[in-house]
Amino acid sequence: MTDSHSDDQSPADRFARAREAQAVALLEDYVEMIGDLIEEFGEARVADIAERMGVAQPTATKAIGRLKREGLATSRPYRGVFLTDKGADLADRVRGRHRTVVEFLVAVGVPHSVAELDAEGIEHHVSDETLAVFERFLRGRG
Amino acid sequence: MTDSHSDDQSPADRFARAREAQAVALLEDYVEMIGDLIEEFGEARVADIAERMGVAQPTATKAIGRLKREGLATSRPYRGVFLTDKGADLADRVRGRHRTVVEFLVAVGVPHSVAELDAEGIEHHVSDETLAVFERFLRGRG
DNA sequence: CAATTAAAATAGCCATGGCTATGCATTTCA
DNA sequence: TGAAATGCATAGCCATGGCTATTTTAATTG
Repeated sequence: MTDSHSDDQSPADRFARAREAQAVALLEDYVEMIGDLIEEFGEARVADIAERMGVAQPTATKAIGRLKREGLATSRPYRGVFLTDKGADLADRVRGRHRTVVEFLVAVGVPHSVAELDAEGIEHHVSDETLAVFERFLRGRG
Repeated sequence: MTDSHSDDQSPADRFARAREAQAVALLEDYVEMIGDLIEEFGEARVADIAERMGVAQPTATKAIGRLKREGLATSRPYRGVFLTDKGADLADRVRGRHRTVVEFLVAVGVPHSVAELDAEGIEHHVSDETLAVFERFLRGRG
């Protein structure tokens, strides 16, 4: 057999994959942020989510609607937004990935504030395989 | 003065930046691809662009319309799509960045085919500053 | 407990980026 | 050179992800 990583993809396949990653990126960001807010304040209100995401309140409401459709969150008006088990799992994974990407960038010499900025976009396109490489790199230098 | 990289950004700012990066990502991909096709075949036809991008032909036509609006490309029906100077410059920068990201990922241990996949999304979110770090890293182990 | 305030939802707009189906124009070639 | 085939454009649909303006509903408080 050939090397398991040598299976080349057409450009079209690669673009399709990047489009797909982009489609889930926003939901991941919301889920992570809701997790953060709950951790910090014990609750995640729509207005706070909107403010942190840098969008208008109805935009956040719409996004939360999508989260609910995807089974990632629930909400009760005037009581905040909550993550389902599935949503909480996703939030954990996203947060871990975010942290790894930032730490990795810092480890190779990117200033921390720049690493935070870049990671916001990068993290959604890093495969599990690449993430594992980043982690190995970080462990390898203690 | 304080360190030039310590100016912290709010989450909202970071997300806004990532959204902006995403907005230009698609145009960058098209411009790069058109440059590739012209280099390979001497011309970039709408149908070929669509096929390589993995989208339907009218989707490519629409995107090319945006490129024209942005002053990045011109086209003559049945004669193909051409890059303006501005478009060619952008294509060069995008191609260079793509190459650097792939090479960097490979250098830290990511299998090449995975690096290609991940780079497709990552490249649009790598700042000039981070790119410079990647290049330094590559030179440092030349 | 009613009035006010604040929070969220709704309505309705826009651009982007997909799609299919269809129409038109150009090239090609019999 | 005219018919067929090809290439591209157009029309029109859908979902997403923004926005503002407005309405509804809940919480707070005089």
